[in-house]
Amino acid sequence: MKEVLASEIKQIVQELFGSKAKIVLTRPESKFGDFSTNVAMQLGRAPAENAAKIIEKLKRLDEVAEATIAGPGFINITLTDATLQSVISEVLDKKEAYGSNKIYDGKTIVAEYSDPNPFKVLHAGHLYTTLTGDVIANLLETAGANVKLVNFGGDVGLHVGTTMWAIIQELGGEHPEKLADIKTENRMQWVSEQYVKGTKAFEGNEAAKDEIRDINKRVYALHDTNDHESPFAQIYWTCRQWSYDGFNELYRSLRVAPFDKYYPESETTELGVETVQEGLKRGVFENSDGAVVLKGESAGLHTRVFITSEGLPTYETKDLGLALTKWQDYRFDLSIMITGNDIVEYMKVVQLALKSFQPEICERSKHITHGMLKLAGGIKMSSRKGNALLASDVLESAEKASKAHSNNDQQGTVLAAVKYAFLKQRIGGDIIYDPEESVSIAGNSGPYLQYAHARAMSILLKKPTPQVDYKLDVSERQLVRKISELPEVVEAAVNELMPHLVCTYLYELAQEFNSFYEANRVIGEPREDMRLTLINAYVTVLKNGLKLLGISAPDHM
RNA sequence: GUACCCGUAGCUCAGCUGGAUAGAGCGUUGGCUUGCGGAGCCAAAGGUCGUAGGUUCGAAUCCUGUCGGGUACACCA
Repeated sequence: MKEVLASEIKQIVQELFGSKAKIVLTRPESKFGDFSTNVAMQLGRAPAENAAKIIEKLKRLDEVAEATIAGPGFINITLTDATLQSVISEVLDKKEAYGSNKIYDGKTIVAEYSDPNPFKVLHAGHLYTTLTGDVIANLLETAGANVKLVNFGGDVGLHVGTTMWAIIQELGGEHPEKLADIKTENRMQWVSEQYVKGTKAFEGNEAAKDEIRDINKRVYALHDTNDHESPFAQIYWTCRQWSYDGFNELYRSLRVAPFDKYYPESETTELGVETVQEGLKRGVFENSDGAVVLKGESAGLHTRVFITSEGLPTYETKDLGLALTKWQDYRFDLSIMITGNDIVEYMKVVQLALKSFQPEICERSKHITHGMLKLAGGIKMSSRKGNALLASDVLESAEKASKAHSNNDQQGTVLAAVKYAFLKQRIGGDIIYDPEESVSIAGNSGPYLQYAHARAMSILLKKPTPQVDYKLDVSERQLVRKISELPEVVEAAVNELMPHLVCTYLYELAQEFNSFYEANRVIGEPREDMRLTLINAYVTVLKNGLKLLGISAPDHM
């Protein structure tokens, strides 16, 4: 609808003024009309005269009911009811009213997010990126892409040495058989606790520090020799698997799409190291104090270590290996990585290194970064587990808050609350998460949208829904106008990879419906058939929108 | 110190390809139920868009300075 109108205006402007000005159509307040454009003001002097000429032609278009000039030279356009109304049947026929603009049709896109580390706790940030990544993947699929979901995590590195050290302490030596004593449901938790214990020892105890460093080397060595037999290796592989089991369990409970592939760091290290060594010969990297570094200063960046003076690869090298591995595996058109914004500068250095080997990867990469997740009111964190906010802290706080408003699908409501609370905010800044607000049915929340859906469904479930085509009345028109915005909203969300645009829209849509609902009866009214059709379209759009966000749309609550 | 990000209503946030009277939720105050789910709706009060300049017919939006907050800057990830 929008595109058609835009191209028609473009043609008019070209005929009248010979200008190839880009036509930007916006949605003004409803009192001004359905669309608004400022082209007349872009055409130089006398915007009013320009506008008048354009309006004259605009009025002759079939879709346009009214066109007026307003303010400093805006052209406000009101569509005919017939045109506007066509979205109802479009929505109902397609059942997937996401618009037809498949900008990624046939493209392969690799989306990397979540990225939890085995042998470590899941932080609130992991929760955030998991949920956001899932929605971004949905958006890309909507736009026609073949999306591959991948997950990167550190199964080697100092944190692993730290946890392994504490595990061995806990087991009283390298006794893998003792792991059997730990109950299945406690495994993930237990490993996380060992990490915290090890970290404390590393920070406060020189002897432990040396032992941890030594164990760290043994973990790398175990991969080099493909050791699955030694007691040490058995402990390692068992606990690593426990971590992955725990991650998958979390993803299941969050009802997000499963990952296509895990890339453990141990599997990207070799290629990373080879690449760094080749780069060292070519002068991309240099030796400095026994370490291999990339000096980024000439590019406005900073120096980072790729191989330590102990000869161990750092995260930088593994990330380099990861990028190359993803490229080998998928030959993607686009690679998206979602991480915290504390590593933007770091990532630039890795990209700088990458540029010397596979520049096309850099050209096709997009790094999306988000802020920190905090609990509103500075609610205390699980200090015994370290000083970071954990994924479980967030989920537990939401569950606790939701108990005040219990209903049928408690878990579904909690998920809706958390997901929506995260997603409604533009990606990038810090997020202050307020559990109470998120589960509240009042206000801009996931449960509000679910309720808005259930409420409308309760009407539809009482009557069979015909599909009719009456003339719209004033309040019906308001609702149809909002429904008609869906394709352009989804398009914008896809183009900019901003899920919050969908949230904002759905909230406005639900408000529009609730407002309509309050003022108009449906069942038993002369306009019953028309209104049932309209509500059916509304419910379809709301449900599809929520699905895009990974949020369920229950018929009852 | 250098670089990047962020400063919009009491609080949490939209708005940022420059455009009409800067919007929403929460909170506050006041209304609406012989009604399809009132877990709703309607309304009011509340803002020098951190600040000072610049560009422009027009700036919350672009540019520069400045203040405040956050993050990153060599062997952690």
